[in-house]
Amino acid sequence: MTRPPNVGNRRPLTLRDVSEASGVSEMTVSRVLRQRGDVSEATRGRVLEAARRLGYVPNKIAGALASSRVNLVGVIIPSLSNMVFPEVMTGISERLEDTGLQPVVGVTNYSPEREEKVIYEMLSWRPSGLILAGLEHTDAARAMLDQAGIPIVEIMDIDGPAVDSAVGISHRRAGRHMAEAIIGAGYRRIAFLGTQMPNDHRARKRLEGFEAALAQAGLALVDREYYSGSSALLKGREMTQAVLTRSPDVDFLYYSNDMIGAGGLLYCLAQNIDVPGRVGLAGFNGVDLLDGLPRRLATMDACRLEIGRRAAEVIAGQTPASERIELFPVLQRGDTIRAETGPTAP
Amino acid sequence: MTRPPNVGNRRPLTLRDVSEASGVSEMTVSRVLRQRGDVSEATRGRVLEAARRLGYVPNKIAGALASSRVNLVGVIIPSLSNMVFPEVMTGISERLEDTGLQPVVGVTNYSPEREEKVIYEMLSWRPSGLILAGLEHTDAARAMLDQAGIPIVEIMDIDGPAVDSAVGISHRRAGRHMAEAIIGAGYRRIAFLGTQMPNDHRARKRLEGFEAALAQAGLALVDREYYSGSSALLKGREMTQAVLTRSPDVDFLYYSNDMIGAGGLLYCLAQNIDVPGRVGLAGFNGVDLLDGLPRRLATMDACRLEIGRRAAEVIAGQTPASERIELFPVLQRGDTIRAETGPTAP
DNA sequence: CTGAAAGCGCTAACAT
DNA sequence: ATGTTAGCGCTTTCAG
Repeated sequence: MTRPPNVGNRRPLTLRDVSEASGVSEMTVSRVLRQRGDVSEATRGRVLEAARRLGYVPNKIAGALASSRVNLVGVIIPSLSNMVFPEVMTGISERLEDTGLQPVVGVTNYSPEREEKVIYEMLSWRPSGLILAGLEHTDAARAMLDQAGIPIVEIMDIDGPAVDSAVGISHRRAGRHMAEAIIGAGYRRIAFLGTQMPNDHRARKRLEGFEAALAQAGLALVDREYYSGSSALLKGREMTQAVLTRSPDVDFLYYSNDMIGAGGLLYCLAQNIDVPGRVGLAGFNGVDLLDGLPRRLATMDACRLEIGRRAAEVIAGQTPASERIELFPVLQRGDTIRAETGPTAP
Repeated sequence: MTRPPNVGNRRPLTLRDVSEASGVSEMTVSRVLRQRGDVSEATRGRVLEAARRLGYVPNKIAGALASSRVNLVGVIIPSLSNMVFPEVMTGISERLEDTGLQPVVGVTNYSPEREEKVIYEMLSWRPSGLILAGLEHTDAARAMLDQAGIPIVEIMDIDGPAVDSAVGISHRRAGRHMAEAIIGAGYRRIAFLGTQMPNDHRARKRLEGFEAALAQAGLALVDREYYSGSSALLKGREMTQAVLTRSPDVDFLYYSNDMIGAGGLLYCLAQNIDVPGRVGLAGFNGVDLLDGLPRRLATMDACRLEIGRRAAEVIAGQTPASERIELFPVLQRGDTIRAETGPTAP
């Protein structure tokens, strides 16, 4: 109802207030609070006591301006509701923990324009480094990154030129490997089910690699189904039903992510469809969720945790910058691809 | 390998650089860039051209210090890998979109000490407001919040005193309602399955409300099972198996969240256990995921999106501050609670 | 409509 | 071990 006592014209406390309350110069107070330089135990005690009693919280705005040092690392990702980026964040936070650096997240919703804006906003705070998902950016964004004068790490993907450093996997190769495993298991009539996201370049590259491998084996996708919107598990069910109805002869369903793949798996099990005999399934990401399913979906780990860690190490200077760091996802066959047949397919 | 051209001793551009490049005073450049005050079209054009050509990005550190205005809103939450907070974030971002305010996320991992630290860090950037999950904080944290002089909104929970504003639901009441529905449906031997998290106060309050309602009906929980760690879906399966094995006469499983509830549901279906006849199930949160399950788990929507929106509105000043805003979750019976029996139970 | 001066709260670099 | 001085890059305020 009425404004509480804490919101009003009470001036925020400054170093000067602590200085006066403790009878020590601002400079010494600053030293104590930053644990820099030598200060006698006596004064240190008086200063800390005064600061705590007053409830002083340093003003990092002023500190950053004076020292041209900002302990912030910008992290720009497409989405949080994705199950993949939270894990990347975990890796980043983990490695930044002891460096004094703090991650600050920005979300682009897979929009290049929005990404450009977020980059601009981030850079205007003069962070110590920037981590961003993907290699594709607007020209203006790339120009800003070039100018920034701080370490830039592009993560998740390494299929393409990087502005500075890159840490990720080759999604083209990931798609190719999955296709080879599928073909090797004897599947021939393969359908793709994925997101309708023109700006999800990683999913696009996986599909490109996948189709390239199919072509090499003289095959082509026999059907495709796209979705947009959320509730991926449900979409997975619906799409799977649609594909299996429309193309009853399909023998493999390749999903662009594990969530829709899990939905498809649940659908097949409910319909008593023989998996992996009658139809095989595979997703991508290696999410935790799959562990709880009645059967384990074939997938590939996207190395999310490791990507976050390595990116953070580059920013923290524990790893040389301006390198391309490639990680290699492991194919987990799960229970939804049947055993490898011999080199000669049926 | 070698440091790229962008990382080195190239001095970041300042207003002065733009001023010199455009032949206009710094002050006028500042006016143009902030779209404040009247500037002739001619000079405006020259300034913008110069700024763009140089690739100037304003320094918000300096701007914020000079104006004592920071367009940041701190958002402090326990976890991102939770499926609930990303949606709260969405609600916040959505409402902040047109206000010029930007959310900055901090994660506490359900640790009060970590929360205290994150609050301190956040406040040291002098944000325009703070949104934080829960009403429980350390004394030091509460003192800082009291002192901050900015709007504070505690979200998710309203069962307790707030520092300033609060937006959320009553978890006690949510637990009570679920218990009443379960008892009303004739279930009597009820078990609880939840997380081992002493600092998840919302889950605790739900259970308190739940048990209170049981007690009122002369009942008590017949079994409990706790887990910690991730992979909630798998844990849900395992815990459910454990409980049903240990207490074969249990007729209802109340889960502290939907993820483990979904795991339990999948387990029951796989075991051909009659749901909701032999055993009923219920979770909490109303997550999207449930839509894709073979059967709909009973749950309660936690109003996550709406909580985010309303909290943002308070910070943006579109809603009076220092109010307690209670939202009311809807009980969704799904397919895992059998139909209500009459007022007289069997 | 444009400019000059002062200073935001802190820290680097020197004193002492 | 402690204090002094001069900014950091911008915006506020006041003059033209």
